[in-house]
Amino acid sequence: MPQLVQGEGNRNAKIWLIGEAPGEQEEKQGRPFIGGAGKVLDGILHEVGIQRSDTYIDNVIQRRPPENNFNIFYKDKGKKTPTDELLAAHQRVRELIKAYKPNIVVALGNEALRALTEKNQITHWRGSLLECEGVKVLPVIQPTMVMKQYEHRPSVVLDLHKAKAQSLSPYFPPPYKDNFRFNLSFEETISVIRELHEKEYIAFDIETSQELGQIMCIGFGTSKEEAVCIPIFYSKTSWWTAEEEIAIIKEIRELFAIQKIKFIAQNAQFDLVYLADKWGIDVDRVNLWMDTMIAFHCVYPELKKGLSFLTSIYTNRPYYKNMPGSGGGPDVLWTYNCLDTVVTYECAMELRKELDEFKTLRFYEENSHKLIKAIIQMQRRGIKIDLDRKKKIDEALQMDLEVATLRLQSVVGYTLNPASPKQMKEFLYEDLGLPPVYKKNALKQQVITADEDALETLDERYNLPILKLIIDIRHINKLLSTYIRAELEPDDRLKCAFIIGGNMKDEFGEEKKGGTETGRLSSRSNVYGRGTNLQNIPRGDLVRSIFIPDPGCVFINADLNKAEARAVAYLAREERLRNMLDNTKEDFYKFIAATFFKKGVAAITDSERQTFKSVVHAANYMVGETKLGKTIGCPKARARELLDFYYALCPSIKCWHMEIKSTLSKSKILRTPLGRARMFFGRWGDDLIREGVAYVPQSTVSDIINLGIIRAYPNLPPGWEILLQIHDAILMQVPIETPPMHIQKFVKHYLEIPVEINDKMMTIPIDIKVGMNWAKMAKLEV
DNA sequence: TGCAACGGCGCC
DNA sequence: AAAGGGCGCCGTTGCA
Repeated sequence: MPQLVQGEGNRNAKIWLIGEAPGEQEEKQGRPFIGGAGKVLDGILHEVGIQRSDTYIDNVIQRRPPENNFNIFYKDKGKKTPTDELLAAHQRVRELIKAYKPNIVVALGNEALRALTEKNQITHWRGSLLECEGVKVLPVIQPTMVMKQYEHRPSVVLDLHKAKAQSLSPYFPPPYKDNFRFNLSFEETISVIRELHEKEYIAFDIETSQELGQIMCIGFGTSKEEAVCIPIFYSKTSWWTAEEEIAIIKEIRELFAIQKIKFIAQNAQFDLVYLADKWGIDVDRVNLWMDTMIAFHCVYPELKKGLSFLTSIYTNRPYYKNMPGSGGGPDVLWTYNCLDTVVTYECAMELRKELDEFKTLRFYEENSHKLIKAIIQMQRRGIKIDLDRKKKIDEALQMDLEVATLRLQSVVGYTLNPASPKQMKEFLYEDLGLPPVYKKNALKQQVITADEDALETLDERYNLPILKLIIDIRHINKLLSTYIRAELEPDDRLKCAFIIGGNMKDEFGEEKKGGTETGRLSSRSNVYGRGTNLQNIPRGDLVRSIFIPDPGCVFINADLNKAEARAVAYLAREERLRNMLDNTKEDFYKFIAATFFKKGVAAITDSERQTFKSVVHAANYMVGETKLGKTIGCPKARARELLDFYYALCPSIKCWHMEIKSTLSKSKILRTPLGRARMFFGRWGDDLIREGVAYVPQSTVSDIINLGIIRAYPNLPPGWEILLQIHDAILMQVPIETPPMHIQKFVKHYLEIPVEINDKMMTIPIDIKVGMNWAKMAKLEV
C-alpha cells in the first residue's frame, strides 16, 4: 500500500508551497520535497532567504502516482477531465487555504496552478499574482523542471523573491485603473496626439503585419495605466482616408521630434527601424530615454527579455499575452497595444531604480543606450556589394562544386552528401570501417563526429585523399550558401541587424533568447529577414572582395591591437605582461616564444609564434592542456609544459582567476572597469568561473569599441560612415580624397579611449587599414 | 509542408 | 579526469 505524504511545516506560516505529487524519495520517507527536487528547492529557498521552517509545504496529490505519471489522475488523454480523486485533492488544498489563510501560496508547477486557479501553462503564468479563496497565489516553475533544465532556475529565484515580498501582507496590490483610449475619430485622434506633447514620459509600441509589411497601429503609454492606441491599418486596408492617414502620420512624426519628451520602448530598434522606413521618422532626433529590453539585458543577459517576462518581474499585472489573436476583432489588437505600452512604461521606471541599485545606471545611459541609434544607422545603411564580382564568384564556385561532386561520386560509387552528418558517419565508420573519432557536442557529451577535424585526423592516419575532397566540397557549400548567396536588400546592399541585448522574433511575442551574455554585439539577418550575420564573413579574399565602399569612398578598418590580451594584463595586474604589451617593440607573441626557447626574437618561426599565441589565449581563459594540445597539435604533456611556463612568467593571471572565483562565490555579480554589472545564474563550478573569466575582458573590449562608435558617430565628417562593428574592430568608409593624416587623427581621437583599470590607465592602440574592397586592406601610411 | 533539433562551420 | 568563451546561419533529419 503506497504511503501518503502529508504536508509538512507550520500551517500558520505566511508562505505556503504547494507542489504536484510526491516522487520516489518522498514516498519512501513520507515527507514532501526531500529528493532531488527538494534539494533544488532548498537551495533556492536558501538563496532567496526563506527558511524552510517558516513555510508549510504540501502537494496537491498526496500519493505517488505509478512511474511518477500524473496523467493517471485524468480520465482522458487530452488531460482535460480530472478524476474524482484529483477533484477531491483540489478541494482539499482549497479548503486548507480557506481555513488557514496564509499570506501567499506558491503554486509549484502546472498541476498546482490548475488546482488553485484552474489555469494552464505554468511557463506563461509563472510570476503572475493570482488568487484562490481570497489568498494570493504565485505560480512558479516546479523544482523538478529545474533539475531537468537548469535554465529554468533563474525565474524560480526571481519569483520566490516576489513571493517573499508578497508574504509580508495578506493584501493584494491595488488594482490597475486602466484608461485605454482607442477607436477615436480623426479629429479626436489629432487632438489626442497633440495632448501627448505635454507629457514628460511616453512609452511607445507599434504592432506590425509582416505579411503586409505595414504598421497596423501605434500605442502611446503615458503612465502605468493610461494609454492611447492609434490604428493605421486594419485587415489589409487603411483605417483612414489617404488624406487622414497622411495627416496622422505627420502629427506622429512631429510628436517624435519633440525633444523634451522622454521616449520609452521595449526593443526600440525594431520600432524605430519601421518608423523610419515606413513613416520617415528621423531616428536621430527621437529623444529615446529608456529601452527596457536593453536595460534589462545589461544586468541579466542570461534571462529572457521579452515583455511578458519583464512584466512578470517588474509589475503586478498577470500574464496577458493569452488574449485572443486577430479573431478577436480590432479592439483586441488595440487593447493589447495599449497594455504593451503601459507595461513598458512601468517596467522602465522600475528597471531604472534597479540599475541604480546595482550602480550601473550610468553605464547603461552612457554606453548601451547611446549605442542604439548609432547601430540603427549602421543597419539601415548596409554595405555596397560588387554585383559583377559576386556573380562571377558564384559561377566559379558553382562550377567547382559540380566538378568536385562528380569526382566524389565516381570515387565513392554513389551519391554521398557531405553536408549530411548521418550519411558521412555511415560512410566513414561503416562503409570504410574507420575507427570512430569523437568530440564534445554542445551538451558536453562525447559523440561520434564527421567534422573537419575528424576528416583531417583520419586522412593523416590512413592517407585518404577523398576526405580532402569532402572538406573542399563543404567549404564551397559554406561559402556559397551562407555568404555569396546571402539575400540582398532591394537596393542591392547587404545589411544586417546588430543586437545589443535580445530580440524577439515571432509576432505572438513569444520570447526568444537573444543577444550576447558578454556585452558584445551580435549580428544576424535584419527585421525583414534579409541579409545575414556580418560579423563572421570569412577572412579570405574570396568573399570579402565583394564588399566595396560607396562610389567616391574608401574603406577604413580600425582594430584594437591585441585588445583582450591587454585587458587581461590590466585586469590581472600582471605587470610583466602589461610591460611586454605596452613597451616591447618586438612582436609580443614572438617575444614570449623567444623567452621560452631562450633564443633571439628574430629566430622565432611563424609556427612557433602561432603556438604561443594559442598558449597565451589558453592560459588567460583557463583552457586545459588537452584542448590546447589539440589546437596546436602537440602531446598533452607538452601543452602542460607550455602552460606552466606562461603561468610562471605571468603569475598574476592565476590570482586573477581566483579573484573572479571569489567574487562570484560571494555575490554572483561581476563588475567591469567600465561599470557594467552582470548577474550570473549558472550552476556553480569551473564552467561558471571560466564564464566569468571570459566575460570581464570580453565585455571590456567591446564596451571600449562601442564607446568609440558612440563618440565618433555624432562627429563624423560629411561622407564618413560607420558600417560594421566586429567585436574589436570597426569598418568605416570615408571620402577617397580624405588625407591619411586626417583619418589617423580622427580615429585616434575618438577610438583610442583611455580606461582606468586597477588604478592604471589602459589605452589600446589602434591599427588602421585602408582599401578599395574588404579583401585588400593595407596599413594606412601617413 | 512546416518546424525544431542537431551537426557543422564561419568569425572574434 | 578533463574542461574555451562568445555568437548566427545553413542543410539535413525526423516528426507532425
